[in-house]
Amino acid sequence: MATIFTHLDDKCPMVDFVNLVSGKWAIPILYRLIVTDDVIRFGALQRAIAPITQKELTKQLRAFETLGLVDRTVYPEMPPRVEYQITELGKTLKPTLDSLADWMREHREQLMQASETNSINL
Amino acid sequence: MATIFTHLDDKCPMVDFVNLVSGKWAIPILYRLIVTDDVIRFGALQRAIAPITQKELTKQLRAFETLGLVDRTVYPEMPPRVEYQITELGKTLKPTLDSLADWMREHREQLMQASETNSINL
DNA sequence: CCGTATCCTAGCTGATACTG
DNA sequence: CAGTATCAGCTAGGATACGG
Repeated sequence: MATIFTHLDDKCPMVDFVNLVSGKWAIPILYRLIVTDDVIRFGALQRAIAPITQKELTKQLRAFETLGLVDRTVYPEMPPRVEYQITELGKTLKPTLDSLADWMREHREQLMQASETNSINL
Repeated sequence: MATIFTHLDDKCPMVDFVNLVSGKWAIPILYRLIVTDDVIRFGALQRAIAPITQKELTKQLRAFETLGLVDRTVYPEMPPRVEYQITELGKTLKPTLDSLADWMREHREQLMQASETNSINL
């Protein structure tokens, strides 16, 4: 999960961000939990953020729980049920992530065309 | 640089985002170029986003150039000079990244305390 | 100064099996 | 169902050295 604290004392908030909220799937997971704005079960979350692996989703959710961004509730039933929910702290990211989602929706086509015509790797 | 197009046809804009704008240093680099709002040389950029490696910065800048987010100008001098600048398209990310930077500045202490008391890996 | 090449480590994925 | 565990393989990232 990285969360490396070396160089966390620098002046760039974005460097702090990528050190604390690290991982390829971090932003999609937080965004999905924020949009849901309610409890959501592990399986439903994984399907919503496909194609994330079970292992990776578990790891990220544990990290967010540690950071106080996500609540985790285990129901000792059979079969087990585990529900996740964004915390109040996590919800403070909503305007930012909404903005990012809007940007992506607006520029998705242009960006994809650019990367295809300039032929990046596939 | 990843830029994987598999599953780019799903409904989550954030999954699109992490597939197009991928890499640990992507956001810090774009933010720095946006804040600078002027040409900036490779070396100055690297120092501003420390501790990014030269290799990683080069790779990311090439990807952003391909996406049309960054302009690159080479001056065939000796020693060489290469200047980078955010494009108009790239500048459309400014409100979003400003918001993210503000969020990080506001919650940095709380997040770092949480990760220390709950003792994550180092 | 800027970029590339090399080698190495860390992170992510896929598949599968197994538990409470 | 929601994990944990394993093994394998791939990709991303870091450290270092070197060349134009």
